[in-house]
Amino acid sequence: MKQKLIHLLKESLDICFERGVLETRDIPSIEIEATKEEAHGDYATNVAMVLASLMKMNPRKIASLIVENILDNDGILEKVEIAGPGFINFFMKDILWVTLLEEVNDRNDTYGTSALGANKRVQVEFVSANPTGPLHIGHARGAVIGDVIANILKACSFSVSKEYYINDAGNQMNNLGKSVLLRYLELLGIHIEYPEECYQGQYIVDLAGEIIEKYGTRYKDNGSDDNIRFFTEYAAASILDGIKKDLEDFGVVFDCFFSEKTLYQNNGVEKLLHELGKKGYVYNDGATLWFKTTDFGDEKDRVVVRENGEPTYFAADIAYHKNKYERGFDTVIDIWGADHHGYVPRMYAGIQAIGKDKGALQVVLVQLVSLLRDGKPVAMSTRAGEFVTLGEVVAEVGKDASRYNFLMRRSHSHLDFDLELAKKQSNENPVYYVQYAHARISSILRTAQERGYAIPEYKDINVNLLNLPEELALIKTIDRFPELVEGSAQALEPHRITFFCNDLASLFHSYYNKNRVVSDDAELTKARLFLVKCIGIVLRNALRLLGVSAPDRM
RNA sequence: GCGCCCAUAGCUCAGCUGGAUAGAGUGUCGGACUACGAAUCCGAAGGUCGAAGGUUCGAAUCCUUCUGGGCGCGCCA
Repeated sequence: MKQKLIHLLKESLDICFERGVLETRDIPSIEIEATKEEAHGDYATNVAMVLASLMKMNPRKIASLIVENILDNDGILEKVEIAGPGFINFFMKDILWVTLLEEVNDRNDTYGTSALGANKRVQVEFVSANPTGPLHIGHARGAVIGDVIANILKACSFSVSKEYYINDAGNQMNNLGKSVLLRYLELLGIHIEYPEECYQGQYIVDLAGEIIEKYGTRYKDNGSDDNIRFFTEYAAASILDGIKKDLEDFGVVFDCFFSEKTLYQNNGVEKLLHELGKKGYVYNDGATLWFKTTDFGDEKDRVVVRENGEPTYFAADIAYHKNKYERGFDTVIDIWGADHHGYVPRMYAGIQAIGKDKGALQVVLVQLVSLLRDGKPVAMSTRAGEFVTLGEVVAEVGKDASRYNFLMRRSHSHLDFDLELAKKQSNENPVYYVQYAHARISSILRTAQERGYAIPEYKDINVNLLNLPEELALIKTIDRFPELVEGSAQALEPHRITFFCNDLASLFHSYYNKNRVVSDDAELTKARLFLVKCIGIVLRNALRLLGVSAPDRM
């Protein structure tokens, strides 16, 4: 619809230039937007005002010149008005909107998808928590946002891979192994001091118990490095399995789990340091190797090799990103907790140093979550190992409600997650509002069939019967959906889909309460059934993007 | 001290990359089920968009300063 208007507008501008009534050759990028107010028509453009400042002419004068030269050969316009300081308002013929439903129905599950991404290869990396303990509520938000961003990009024809980076190298892994070993010895009745810096959670004790069950007491007398390595590997593998399971129950499935260890095994870090050296981006200070991230706008340089000769996490992370690009991704999207925001400039420095454009990396920062129960904060301490895990939240609240709750805010605004509120199956919980709309539509279609109506196709209906203002409002909202998905993909903002779901559900509920779909008037019933069916399609497609189910009954 | 994020109705938040008279939900008050699902709907009330300047035809949106809150500022990850 919008494209048709842009075409008309361009034609008119061309004619104006040719006739010499407008002088400027620099045609500003034509922007047409859907209006908020009905009185302003369906679409409006500001080109006249933009041209006015360029050419120093009266904007309303320009607007009228443009309007005079519009050639509406297909007759899609009801009327065109000039309003306010120089807006051109377009009123489309109502019937045009209704005919758009044919496409919705035909495309069904694929309505809302587009070719925007042109199969460009994108990787979305998210969660990436250390396998040193179960995921908690803080990870959950990043998990859903990453998952839904991936869904949205896929819908826009990006070729998307979802990846989890396993930080399984470094001393926190040693610490994990040591923790489990100590608990193991403790369970075997050996008196030990359990240090503060070891992992405190009950899950460490459980793991130790598991090892006793499977392997008995054979590690009792030997505190060698090999021993610790065994405990580390056992614990990490087991914890990672738990993480995968919790994510799966949450509806989050990854295409790839990438191990930091393999970077070292394949000399990725070494090669990277060599490359940085060759390009002159590093310098020595004693045994320490510094990377000149300030060359790329960072506030200070960063260490990549420690005094003890070991590379830093940052060095590995650059090597990891280099590896991503070597695997052929055009764009890499990292989803991080907002507490890592200070890390952003140095990561951009990293990818630029390996020759990538800044645009090849996009970092989405997700603000932290406060967990509440009945409005009161739930005490959590990672250090003491006391926290509500993702698995517990999903078990208590359910997948759909918890996902939806995480998607109701812009990712960079704080989020309160109230367990009791999220659990409530009432109007206080927006997820059910939307799902109820879908269930209600299914119910209407069932009722219609019981009364002998077939589910109509576009050819079965008289489009002129869908002429109520609320019907047109519904249809216009449905029509907006594909652009909404595209905008959401470009801005990496999944919450827009959530708000759309609420809007559409609201329009539908209102329509339903005011008007009867299934009646004795066969023609009218068919037309309305068709509309309702289309609403169902769009709700379903939108919810699918969010990874939330669209139930036929509740 | 420096950097990033946030500040919009009593509360929780949107505001589509600068558009016209700033919108939802929730809460409060008042209404709607003998018809397709009341987990729904309709109506009322509710605002100096944190403050002050600036940019322009036009600012909640962009720039500067200030106030208040969150998070960072490791040779941790």
